[in-house]
Amino acid sequence: MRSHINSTTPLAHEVLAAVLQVRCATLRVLLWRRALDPHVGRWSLPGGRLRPDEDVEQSIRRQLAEKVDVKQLTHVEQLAVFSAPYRVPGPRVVATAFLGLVPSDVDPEVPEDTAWHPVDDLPRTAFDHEAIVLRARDRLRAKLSYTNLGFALAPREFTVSSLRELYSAALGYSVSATNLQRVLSRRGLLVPTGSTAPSGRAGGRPAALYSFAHDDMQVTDPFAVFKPPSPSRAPRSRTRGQARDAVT
Amino acid sequence: MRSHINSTTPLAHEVLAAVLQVRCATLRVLLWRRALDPHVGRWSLPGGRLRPDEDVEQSIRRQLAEKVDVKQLTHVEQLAVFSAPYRVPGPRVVATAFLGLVPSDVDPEVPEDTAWHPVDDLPRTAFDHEAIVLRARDRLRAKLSYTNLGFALAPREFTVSSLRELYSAALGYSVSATNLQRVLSRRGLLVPTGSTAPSGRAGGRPAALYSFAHDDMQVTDPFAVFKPPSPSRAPRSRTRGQARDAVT
DNA sequence: GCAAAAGTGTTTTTAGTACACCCATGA
DNA sequence: TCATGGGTGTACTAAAAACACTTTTGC
Repeated sequence: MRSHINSTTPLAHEVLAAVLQVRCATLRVLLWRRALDPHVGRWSLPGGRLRPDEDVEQSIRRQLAEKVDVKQLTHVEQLAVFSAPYRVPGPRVVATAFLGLVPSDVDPEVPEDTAWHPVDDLPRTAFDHEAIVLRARDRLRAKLSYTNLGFALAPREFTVSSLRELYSAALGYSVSATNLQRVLSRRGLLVPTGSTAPSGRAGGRPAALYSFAHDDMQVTDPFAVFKPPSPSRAPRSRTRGQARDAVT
Repeated sequence: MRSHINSTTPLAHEVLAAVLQVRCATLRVLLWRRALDPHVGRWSLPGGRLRPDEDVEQSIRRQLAEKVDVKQLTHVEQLAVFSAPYRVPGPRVVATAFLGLVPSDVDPEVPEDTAWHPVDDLPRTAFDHEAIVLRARDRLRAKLSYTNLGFALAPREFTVSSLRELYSAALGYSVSATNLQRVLSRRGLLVPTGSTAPSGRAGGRPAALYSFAHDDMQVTDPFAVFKPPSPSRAPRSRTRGQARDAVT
């Protein structure tokens, strides 16, 4: 009997989210400019106190919806607990950090004192929030490779070349449209919608529109190096793709 | 200003660890048999309250060392926060769960009321501890594929066939010694010690002893599907390649 | 010499990369 | 008809799975 005792040192628990979106061909994170004392003027992640009746995921979703009008979150996942005793001034607060993703075509209405900052060029951040942002960025980058997580960054319908821009921005280096299409198609992630986008000002063949086959995260590349004997020729079973979270 | 306020609902924070080890060719987890009331007789994970002066990782290491004499932990990593409001009876307790690994050749002295249970055949567990164990198991299985995490399960020196048994037990299906050796060697993880193990009762060629090249976890298979252009190849062809600089 | 276990060589399969070439459109 | 993207065909390469074969021991 340890896990239910409640006694000595009560402590606060907060939830924080690094909400990422690709805007202006750059992977960005939503940050608040702090107006009050500890670390005034620095930038911090949205979030807040965990309430008694909610778990951490409900909490971060509520707080994002309430305070930031980010209702179009297409993906939310836990990153890690940040618990250094003096990570914030004053009484101790343990934080559960989340990664949140928003498709590139929405422009959520956010309060005055917030802004989208490039994750690779952060302003002065408060507390340990920079570490959280970088963790979120790294997690996203890893998962873009072996899951279908692109769906969470892309509009519902898109062209391969616009998807290429999203992936390039998110990953931080340019990706070939040809191979992107090939890989995602082979994995069965891209569904042609049948329609096409108008060709640009300078002409050019109109691009076909696609959408993602699923809108929840799935591991698409189980990449199991030591995999069970292959059932001769059967297609890869999805069942044993284990999530590679925490690539730390 | 959100992250430093301390007010209304103080709540307790505990740390829990699923400590895994391969014993008797089976992946097992160390569990306590509860002697006291909530969930008496059920099996639960070692751990306990987070103290004011330590972060969660220090805390779980301290508690494992103190209570369970598991000092030979070769790897510890965070799994996730478990925070359902009523996950334990009584006042609310949020838990940070860890994965811990112990090499197969040590037999830590553990208290009377603990035992190593197969992760694939758990007894009746307390609270949400089963979910934590399964999460730990899945994380280990995933990481065995794309990291050098095998080092944490194996003795300092080992033969390939004993390593094969460890991997097979941990993964839950049998792994070929041939290919295991090949893959780990190619990745530069296996270092021959030069010596050999005595051959068994029935004869047979004596097995060479190996050790792992590193004793901290490293990602060995970056598996980046969309990777930056490989440096080994010729620079971009002039004609069609401009697309590449679009995103800088 | 023979069985047993270890280890290597060689082939096949799979997945991704590189790059040339063809296609559809606007001016 | 031609410049401008979009899309496909095909060869190349890397990595791992499968399996045959050789090596080294005890009896």
